[in-house]
Amino acid sequence: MATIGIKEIATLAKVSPATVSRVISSPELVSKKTLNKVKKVIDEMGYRPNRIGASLRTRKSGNIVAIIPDITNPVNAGIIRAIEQGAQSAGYSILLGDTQNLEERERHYADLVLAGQADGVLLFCSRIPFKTDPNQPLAGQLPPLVNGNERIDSDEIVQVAVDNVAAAKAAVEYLIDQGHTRIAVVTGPDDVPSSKERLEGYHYALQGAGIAIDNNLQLAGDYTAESGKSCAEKLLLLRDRPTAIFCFNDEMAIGVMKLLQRQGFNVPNDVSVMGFDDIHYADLVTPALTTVHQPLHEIGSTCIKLLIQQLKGQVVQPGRQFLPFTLKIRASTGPAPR
Amino acid sequence: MATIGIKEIATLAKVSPATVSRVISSPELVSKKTLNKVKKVIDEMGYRPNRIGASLRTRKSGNIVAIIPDITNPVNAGIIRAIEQGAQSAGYSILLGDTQNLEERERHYADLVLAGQADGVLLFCSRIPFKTDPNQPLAGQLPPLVNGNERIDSDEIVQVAVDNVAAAKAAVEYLIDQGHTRIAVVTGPDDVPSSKERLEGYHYALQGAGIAIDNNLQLAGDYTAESGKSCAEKLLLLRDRPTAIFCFNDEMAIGVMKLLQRQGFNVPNDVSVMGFDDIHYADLVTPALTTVHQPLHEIGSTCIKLLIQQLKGQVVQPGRQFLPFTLKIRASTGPAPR
DNA sequence: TTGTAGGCGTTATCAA
DNA sequence: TTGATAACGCCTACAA
Repeated sequence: MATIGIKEIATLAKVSPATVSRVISSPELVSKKTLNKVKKVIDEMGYRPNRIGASLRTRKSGNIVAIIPDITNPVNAGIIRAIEQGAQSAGYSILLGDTQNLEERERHYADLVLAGQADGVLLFCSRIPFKTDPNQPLAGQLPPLVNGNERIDSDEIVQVAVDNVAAAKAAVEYLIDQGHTRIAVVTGPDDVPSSKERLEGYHYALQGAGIAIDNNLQLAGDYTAESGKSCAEKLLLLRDRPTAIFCFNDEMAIGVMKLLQRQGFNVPNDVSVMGFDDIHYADLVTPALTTVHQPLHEIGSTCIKLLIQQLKGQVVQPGRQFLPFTLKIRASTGPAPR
Repeated sequence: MATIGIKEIATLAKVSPATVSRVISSPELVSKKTLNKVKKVIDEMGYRPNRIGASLRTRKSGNIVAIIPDITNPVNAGIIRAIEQGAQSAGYSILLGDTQNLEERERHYADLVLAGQADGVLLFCSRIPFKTDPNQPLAGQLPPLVNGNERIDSDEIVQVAVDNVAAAKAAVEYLIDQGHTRIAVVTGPDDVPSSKERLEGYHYALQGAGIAIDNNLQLAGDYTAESGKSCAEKLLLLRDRPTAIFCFNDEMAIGVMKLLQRQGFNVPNDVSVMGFDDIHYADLVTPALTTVHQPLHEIGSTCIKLLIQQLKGQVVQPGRQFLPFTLKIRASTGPAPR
């Protein structure tokens, strides 16, 4: 197909290329009459403006790169779906940067911005994948960027998430209300900021109730169901078993339940299990999982909204923005056995 | 930041812009000495070539658009992850086109190719989102394109999937082997080609075993757990209940199990339940779901491989390419009750 | 092996 | 309201 461009359209419509360009990008500057004339030719020829040409000139790609540890995680998938919607309706496209949690790949995708292939970054991990000078303020060294769902230790960055401390605290307080005092946690990996925050919340709740912290009841998993199972095994080996287990994601909670059931324990009569995230399958598992609901759609749409505001040149207040969590009480928790 | 380009580097390295360009894109054409000299300057300046400029010139964006009905579906997420890996290691980026099954959005994302923003399309739905002249052969009217996991009725298109007919047939034959004769199916929506194929497989298996087809045992769901539940309800209302239920995806199978259990039925002692897909949670549900395993990673990597071959100008044989499925026998199926 | 020069398709500036 | 013209950043004949 002989490439057809703005010039050909201009010739056919007997106007200048500039006018055709205006018809495409700022039709309000063109008279009704020429507008229609040009539009007709565009239609007849099935002409599509070449975005690359425009990008080169405007220095705007119209793309946003989303850097995500794992698209296979339902939490991330839910967020991404919302992002994609927000982006599309603002005329942006999403470049998918699934990084498998590898720093190298995070940088690779961040580089797309430096190469002009993307105008901004949505970040869902806890590292900043750009070279920065620590002596300078961060602002000015970074492209438009929003961090979602995971904490970065800087108040110069726009961040959107649930208040993990408060959420975990609320979850544990609920268990305490149910009469539990031996409450175990299965955390995420030690170096994950959001996991640290949830652990804090757990501690606050225990302290608030005057329950001593028992390090034997704190186990680190890696957010997989398998790790949930092995942590549950360790907990069952304890002389004084917990009556409730709070897992820092649903996946591990499901693993914990699986193992408990396999060993003949009844959830929740013998042991209560609580998750975090409220993924779709939390409600489909048996017993249905009590968990902390994260507003995935809202997280995603807020992230993309704040990024687009930046891309439009609006000033966005940096710092963390908390979205409301809710406790989803289902069937996997109950009163402590006596 | 004053935009730094190939010219600035050239000046600093005391070579011509052409040489800098060669250093970037075809270093084998440059002498070792100048190569190092230029590379050093590039490094020192932290220069990143602008991809848009190159794209305009080469008419290649380096992007591939993946058109997917729903990224939230674990099947799609698994495929996409493999695609992303294959794309990245070949130097391509993935533009995410989550369409919510809307034809309008499919076209929107397909348009990215026409706008030069993407070089090829990965399609995971059953519509061709391009205007084509039905009187002409398809080939030549379409950009580089691979269809995955869903059937398009044309042998001019490169397609990658599991053999749905054979897979469904194998699944039902397994149930027949277990002594079941009243085997119900919960299909996908009527207009989904892969669902039709699975239904065919079901019919073949029954015919092969001399079991009459009973239309009361064929219910259409919409691939949600909810629809699985309501189909299960209808099946329980039947005078002659099925002893096995084959669902065309795991999600519905999980819904079916949930409802059966709620009504006091034991799975698999009273009713066997079989799924399709083998999503991650199939193994985490209770009882663990027997299902047809789809090789998601292989589907994704094959799709991207075939597309990249096309993009490199290699000729790819059109037509369907089948990837091997396997039966994953777990705990939700058993012998027919007597 | 390197340099010169033109152009990819669009938009922005300026003048008409 | 429209048109002429010069970029945007890079690549690639072609010439040296």
